[in-house]
Amino acid sequence: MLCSMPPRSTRRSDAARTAILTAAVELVGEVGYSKSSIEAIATRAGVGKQTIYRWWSSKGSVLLDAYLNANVGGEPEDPQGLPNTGDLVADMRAVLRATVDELNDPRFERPLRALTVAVLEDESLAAEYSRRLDEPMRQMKKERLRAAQRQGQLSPDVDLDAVVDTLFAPVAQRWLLRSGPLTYEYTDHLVETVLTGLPRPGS
Amino acid sequence: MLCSMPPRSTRRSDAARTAILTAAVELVGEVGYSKSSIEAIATRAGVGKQTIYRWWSSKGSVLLDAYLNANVGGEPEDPQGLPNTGDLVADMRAVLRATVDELNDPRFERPLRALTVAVLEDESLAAEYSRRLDEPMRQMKKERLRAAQRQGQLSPDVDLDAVVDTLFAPVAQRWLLRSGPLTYEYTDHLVETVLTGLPRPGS
Amino acid sequence: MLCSMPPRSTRRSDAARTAILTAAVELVGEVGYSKSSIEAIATRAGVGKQTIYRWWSSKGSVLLDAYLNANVGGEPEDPQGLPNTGDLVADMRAVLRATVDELNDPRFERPLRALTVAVLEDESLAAEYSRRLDEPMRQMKKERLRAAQRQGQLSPDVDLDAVVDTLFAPVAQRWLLRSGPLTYEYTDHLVETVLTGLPRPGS
Amino acid sequence: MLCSMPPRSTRRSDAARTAILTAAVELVGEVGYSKSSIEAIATRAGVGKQTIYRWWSSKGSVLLDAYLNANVGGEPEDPQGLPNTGDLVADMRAVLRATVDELNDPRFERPLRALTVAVLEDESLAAEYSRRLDEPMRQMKKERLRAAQRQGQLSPDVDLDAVVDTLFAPVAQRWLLRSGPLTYEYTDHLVETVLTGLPRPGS
DNA sequence: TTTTAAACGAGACGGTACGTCGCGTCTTTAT
DNA sequence: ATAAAGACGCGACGTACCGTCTCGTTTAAAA
Repeated sequence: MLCSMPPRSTRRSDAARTAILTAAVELVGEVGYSKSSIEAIATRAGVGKQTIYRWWSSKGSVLLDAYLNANVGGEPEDPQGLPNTGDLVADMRAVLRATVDELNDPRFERPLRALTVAVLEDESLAAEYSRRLDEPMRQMKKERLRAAQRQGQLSPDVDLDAVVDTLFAPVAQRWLLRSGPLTYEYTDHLVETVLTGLPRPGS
Repeated sequence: MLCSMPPRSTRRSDAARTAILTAAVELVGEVGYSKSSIEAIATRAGVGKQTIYRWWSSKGSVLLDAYLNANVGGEPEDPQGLPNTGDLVADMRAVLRATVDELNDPRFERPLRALTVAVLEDESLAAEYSRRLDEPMRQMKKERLRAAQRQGQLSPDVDLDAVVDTLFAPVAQRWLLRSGPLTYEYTDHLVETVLTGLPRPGS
Repeated sequence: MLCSMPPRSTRRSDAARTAILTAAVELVGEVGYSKSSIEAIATRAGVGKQTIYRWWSSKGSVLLDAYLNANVGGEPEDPQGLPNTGDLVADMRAVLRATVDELNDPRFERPLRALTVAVLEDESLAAEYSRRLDEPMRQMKKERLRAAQRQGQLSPDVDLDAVVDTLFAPVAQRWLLRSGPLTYEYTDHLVETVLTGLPRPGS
Repeated sequence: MLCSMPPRSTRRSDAARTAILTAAVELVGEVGYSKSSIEAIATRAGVGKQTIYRWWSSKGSVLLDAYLNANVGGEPEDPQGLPNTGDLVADMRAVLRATVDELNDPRFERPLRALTVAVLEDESLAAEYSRRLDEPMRQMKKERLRAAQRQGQLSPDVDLDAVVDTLFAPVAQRWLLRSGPLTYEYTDHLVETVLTGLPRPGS
């Protein structure tokens, strides 16, 4: 249902589809995930409830589509990939700074948090999320690291997935659990710690 | 709630309190967070709904207390602190392995995931969670790292918070979003990547 | 509700309507007014609570409709009007005897008492009750008295409303407050006292 | 418990008793019967709930005591009995006028209506009500009629209970069901109709 | 073109759970 | 010893949404 579906089963109203996705992001941005009922989305979209149930299996599904729809043509970062100025550390610093900018912007924060809540509660939505949002982003990040390897800025032996995780998961975690402020200071520090390596005495 | 307040407003039933917390963990373990209604918790605890509403402000609050109550005397790891055999890498490997063991055990996983969902949706619960669960754990971890610094296994200049984050956030993130399997292989790799540092060619 | 309004707002389920009214009379007949919760009516009717709240404003409203519905085509007495054998005294005696029969029959007594309680507590329900139950009955009674006037059995000057009140209110009052047994003896006596007039010595 | 109780069982706080009865009348006068909870009465009286439950069996019982307490030393009319100027018709007219004055005065109306609702729903309270309120009043009325009989204004054969009923029940009924305005006109008319007798043509 | 089948808006329906109020009982604290 | 205070298990309140199910009414394809 969510997947591609180019040969549309029957005549589907694109106006309704758009209205629903827009209403969903807006509503979630205003009142949060759990207070955004399907009824409320339908009402705000000027749509019958059935039209939602016809095309999506859950509120989470709507939210996933809505989030993707809102960031069309370019997932958070640039669609063409991460910046590559030749300086890996500087580039990653910039990317992480851009990430915290987004996560600190309520217009992005609220829907993304809502989507994350939905994902946590629904295993199959999690798979969908992984495939359509997480994986593409991870590929972009790994691509940038691979370039750095080619440029000799990173050992070819390093596990790229591990590097991506150690760079981005701390930010995601701090954002999700609000365990601390999301600042450039924090991310810069993180980049340094991870990419510079942990110095041992006498090394 | 747990903290101080010895002159309780009036006599509170400890039987009811315990029954509620127990029922909450059990129920959440059986049917998940969103299907664990307060009504169901009350019924299973043999308690009136009002008794829950009287002492907790939300399902999330109950869950937090319930989780802490279930792990009394010893938060996930040892209460006395993280193991210290003198070998930092080996010890952290063990700790992370223990962590994935827990996260793979439904008896811990379900309630913790439920609690996390609640925390994501409720800012003030997040603060409570940080203070009572996250921070104490972080202190234990930093304590172990500080010992390593004293033993000369870790540079005294390193930012301990950043190290803790890079070690544990990736695991938490992978668990929460189910973006991959939680294996010893993954965590061992992580420890190595983080604690060994990222080697650069020619270094 | 019964009256007019043929272009119903949207499609209303007549099955639900009937089930609710039936359940209401039954329940009230079994456990009395105050113990007949809306919840219980809904359950017995196999209906959601909201379906009751959607169409009625209070338990009393339901009861009024239910009472009218239960006595369709013939309010307590004959639908065509009160009997007219040509003998006013005999006819009124019969009517009052029929009334006490009903009031002594739990199947009628319980719902009617419930309805009356509701009416006492709710001014606007009282108006509805007056209009739809009390007034029609009063008209029938006055019609019979008017016939008696035409037949020369009753002075044309007499206030028919006052006569109706003096004949029926004592019975209603005795029934409501249970201030005495409702017997033929009592009502016969009443008819005689009222219709024969109060003889004074030497008249 | 309800009955007179002059030999008080134990040391009972008269302050509490008075506070409760006062609070009950006031509350019922302000918000009506069904919204006057026992909790609210207790709170307003500055009394523990248990103190109410200890001495009364139901809200209705409290209300009955409260009503009697409020009208101490003189039930509605004069304690010494109904007025007797020697003119029965004039006196009954005056008594009925006084009655409608009371029933039109919210300070009396509200508590009395509340009490009546309670009586309708509770058979044993009805008995209590009859014995302590209704009967004494009826005796006074019959006493006045008996005096009229002695004075030759009323046939000695007439059934005094029936006369009392036909005079007062219509007013009570009209008040309870709000089936019409309670005016002097109405009661004067009633007195005339009942006491003058129903004239027939040619008598 | 006309037909016709679907998707659509609207919203009623049987339900579940919400968070609150009040019931009548029971226990604790402070006179 | 009695009263205030109020927690307790319980049941009902009236509301919000759930997901399903008709209803007419568009509306755009196939006939």
